[in-house]
Amino acid sequence: MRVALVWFRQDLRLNENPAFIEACSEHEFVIPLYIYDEKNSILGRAQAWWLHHSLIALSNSLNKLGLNLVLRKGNPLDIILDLIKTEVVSSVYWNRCYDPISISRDKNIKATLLEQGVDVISSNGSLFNEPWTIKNKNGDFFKVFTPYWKHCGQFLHVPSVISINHRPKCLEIKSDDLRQWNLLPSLNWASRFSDYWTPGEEGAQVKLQDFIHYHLNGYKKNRDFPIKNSTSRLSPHLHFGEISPWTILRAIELEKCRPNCDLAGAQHFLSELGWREFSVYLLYHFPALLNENFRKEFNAFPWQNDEQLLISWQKGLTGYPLIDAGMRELWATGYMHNRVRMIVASFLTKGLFIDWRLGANWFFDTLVDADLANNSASWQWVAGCGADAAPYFRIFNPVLQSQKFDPDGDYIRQWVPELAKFKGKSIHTPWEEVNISPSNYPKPIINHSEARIRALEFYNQLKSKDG
DNA sequence: TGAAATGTTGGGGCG
DNA sequence: ACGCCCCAACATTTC
Repeated sequence: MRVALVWFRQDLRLNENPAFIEACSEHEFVIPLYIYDEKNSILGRAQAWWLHHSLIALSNSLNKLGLNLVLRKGNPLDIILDLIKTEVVSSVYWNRCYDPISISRDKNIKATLLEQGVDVISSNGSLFNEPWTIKNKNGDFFKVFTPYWKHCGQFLHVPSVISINHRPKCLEIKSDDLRQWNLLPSLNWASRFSDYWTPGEEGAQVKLQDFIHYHLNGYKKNRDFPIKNSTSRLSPHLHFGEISPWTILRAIELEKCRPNCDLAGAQHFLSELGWREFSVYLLYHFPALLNENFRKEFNAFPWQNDEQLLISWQKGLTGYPLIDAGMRELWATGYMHNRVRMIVASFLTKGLFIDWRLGANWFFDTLVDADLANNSASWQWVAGCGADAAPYFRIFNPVLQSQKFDPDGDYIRQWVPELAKFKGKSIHTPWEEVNISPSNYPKPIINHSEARIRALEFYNQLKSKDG
């Protein structure tokens, strides 16, 4: 029982990583492994950029402990079986993943390893409550967020920090060269991402401390204003497991003990972690969430899926300043502010009548925080077909939202340089300005108020069909 | 984690 | 002074 294998997946950290820490405490030798399953992995281009840098960060952290990260490309089961044979591994550790593809993969691997007499120890490394532990009074899964989160609250306590008690020993094992995996996008698109992001554990800690010191106070109000950058931006770090939700919870609870802490802000921020878990929870209990409407009556929805309109949306050339600012922020940084995500998603589904799945695909490809569960659940939420969703008739008006949440137009001006000469309030409706010609900036590709009426008509049809 | 339509109220102008 | 109208301003309803 001397050699343990730690299979890193969506837990690219050493701190508060139960699989890694337990393996270190129980075994003399530890092999840290990351597998790139090119054929079966679902990886957006922005995420691939992140993964590349996160693996470098993880590898550096392991080196400081005297360990080498082993990189392998291919089928996980084959790779693990090969290592077990050549390195005489007695136990395999990992932290659980919760999407349907990973679940079936892991089940199969676990069964095969157990047959071969190898111990498999899986842990919870990313959720306050694992999906199967939370049920409502009927024994069914929650479909509404508020009661779900309220129910989770009773189990939400801060555990003590876990850490390794001795340095494990390293085995010399051949590893792929990360550069050969070609994770970095070929066009120079993602080269600017590093201006905004530092993948890896240290980057995550900086984001957390920065958020707590500068943005937790007033979070509830400020979080809706994209120019204020008041959101935590921890989402990509959480997606890759570079920070444990327990670490975040502990830091917030500590902050709550300080005088003058904005308790409402803290509670609201924690509820955002709740939404993250709720998405994972929904996907676990309804695996079809990735492709199918949660609410079946939406299956009859007459999406139009106009290719040109979709491209205009993707490129940020819709003629609606706030929409375009958001889509360009996404392209430039691999991220979009949450408020703006809701608005562009509402615009795509209810304004352009394009299927939420096409929007979800684009987000999945271009967001550094793209997460199967969160992406699908959130798109369905906006489109109205999801669990506890915004009603279909709740349609965002891109101009009103712009006036409300970017009143001075600073966010728009930051991402849409063509509109720089529009001073003051005129920036929300550039097409109404006769005296200024917006160089190269398009006129609105749709009339929003007409689109709204059309959307509501279809909504009424849905309702009557439903009975 | 909407927006628009519709309803209600109350102050001020004015005959 | 009074009633009437107008119309913000706010509240409620509807999609």
